Amino acid sequence: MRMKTEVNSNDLMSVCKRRGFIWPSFELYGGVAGMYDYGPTGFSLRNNIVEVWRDIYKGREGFVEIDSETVNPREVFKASGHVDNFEDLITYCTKCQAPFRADHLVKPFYENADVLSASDLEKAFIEHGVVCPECGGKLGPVEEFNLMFKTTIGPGSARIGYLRPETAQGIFVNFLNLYRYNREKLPMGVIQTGRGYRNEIAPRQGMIRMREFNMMEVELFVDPEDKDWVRFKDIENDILTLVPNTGDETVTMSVKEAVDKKIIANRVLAYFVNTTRQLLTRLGINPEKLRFRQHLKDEMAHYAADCWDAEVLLSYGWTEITGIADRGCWDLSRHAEFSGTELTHFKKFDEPKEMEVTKIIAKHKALGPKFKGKAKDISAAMESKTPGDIKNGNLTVNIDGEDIILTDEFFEIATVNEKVSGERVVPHVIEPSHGLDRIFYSILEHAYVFDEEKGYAVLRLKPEVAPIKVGVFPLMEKDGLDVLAKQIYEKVHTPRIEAYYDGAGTIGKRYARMDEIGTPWCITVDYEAFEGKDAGTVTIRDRDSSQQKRIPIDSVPSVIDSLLTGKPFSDL
RNA sequence: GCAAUCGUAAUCUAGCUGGUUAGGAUUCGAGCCUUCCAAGCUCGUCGCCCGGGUUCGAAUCCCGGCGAUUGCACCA
Repeated sequence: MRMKTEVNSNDLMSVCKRRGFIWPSFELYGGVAGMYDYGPTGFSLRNNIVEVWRDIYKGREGFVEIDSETVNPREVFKASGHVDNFEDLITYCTKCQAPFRADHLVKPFYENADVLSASDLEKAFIEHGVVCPECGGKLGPVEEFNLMFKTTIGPGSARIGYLRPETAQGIFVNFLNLYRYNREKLPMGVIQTGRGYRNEIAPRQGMIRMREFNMMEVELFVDPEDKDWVRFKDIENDILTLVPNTGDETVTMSVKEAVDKKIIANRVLAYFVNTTRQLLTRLGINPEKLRFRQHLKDEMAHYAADCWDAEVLLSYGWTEITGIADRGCWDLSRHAEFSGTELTHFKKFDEPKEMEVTKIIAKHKALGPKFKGKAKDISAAMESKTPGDIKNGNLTVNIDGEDIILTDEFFEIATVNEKVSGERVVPHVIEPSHGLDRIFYSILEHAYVFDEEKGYAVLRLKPEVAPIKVGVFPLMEKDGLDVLAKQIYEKVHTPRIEAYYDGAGTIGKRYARMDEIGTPWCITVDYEAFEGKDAGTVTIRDRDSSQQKRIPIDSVPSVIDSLLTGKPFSDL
């Protein structure tokens, strides 16, 4: 069989559009770059991808799933760092129009150029004589550009909101709810699918960089001192293809070896790198076109402590489709700081410990007469301080914005024995974050083959993700063949197994149509179903080999079922 | 956002030195035919990206917008 497996993304997009996988959004009105709608087959494929992901994280790992808002108040992204980190200060050359990151231009003159404001930068251009590096022209005003879509919440413009650039924050801001729900235990895994939004300057490469995109995000909260995973030993000998950030070379080694050699930071991160490999290959990503690349130190996101990208080889080159990051305690610490609420895990000691603690004890007798009504607040504030906070014998507390300086007539330092049953720790977060649209597109590229003998494209989708599982045809739409075929269709078509009845045109055309949308099997009712030695049977055709076998009519649903659960066609 | 190239039906494409009923192929639909891999025949549906300008007349020339591809920049 002559097969062409190289993909031209235009050919693939043609098939996708014609066969209802994806459509450029708002084409009726000229289209909008970086936005796509999913058609019936595409949405079905996408849902199947999500189901496999769910099966692994919710099923095997026992994580819980939530759904949170896409519009978030500004505070959330102020805390997460997105407001500042997503906002670039841009300037354009007044002569050649070339755009530049304003802070990059003054980097040589400042230790920390990225803290400068727009007006600081404009002054800095004049002060240091900075001109356009391209043509020497004068630089224009410095403008803000934020990659987040901005909106307002409620009438007026009182409250600023942003469309979320990632779903993760919805999990972090619900940490306490989730933690209670999880009966205050770690590790705690939470998953969420949903849309994210980034106002890309120049969306390119089709579905690879979209302005509105779908994510499947996993946030795993772990004890910072216990970065292991229960099922690690089950997979420690699985083989990973890695590109560590120490060089450019690709290495293959077992998960265990990668951890032992400290290439991957810890066992839990390594486990989920491997889980990502399992997920992607199960979905139909070609294992030979899959690798995990470690982020370079300077490439790491503002929140990441270590990060590995799953990259697949597409017609566009190696493309990131999933990131597995150790976000450390960044997000929870920041939200704790900005919200003023403690977001910690109470880690119980095996045995309560007797500890000697030196602490500040407020002298209420002295405080009361002097501070009257404020005394209660002051004493509470004092006791939350430690002896280390005493400066020059005085202790300063802040009550309602007012600094109150207290001399040692108001407190004493005492050493007491306390029973401590545990400590509070900020959990670390392991985050496998999947770009659903990119995975979707990668699956299509890796499934696409052009069958030169047949003269049309075939999508060799894994049965588990194929939008339609089985086509049901009468050889001719007459002589009762159609009646029987419709009966069979009614039996196999269920909410879980999508079947497709087609009686029009020639049989070859109907097979071709199913091949093109990746339907793995077709049932055909022919005349032998009614007479001769094969009476009571129909044929089942395999997409990838075009082979056919005869199976009893009554067994059709169970045969499809067993094929779907992995039985090879050749074993029928 | 800049530059270059491009934009004709669901898809692929001819026409684009201004005047065509805008041509073909595939797909799609109806029918005939047909006993397993896009067969054949008949009929049919659907199109010049949008807006302005030049002109007696614009798919065709000019300008702007939108979209696509590529390069630059950007991609936390």
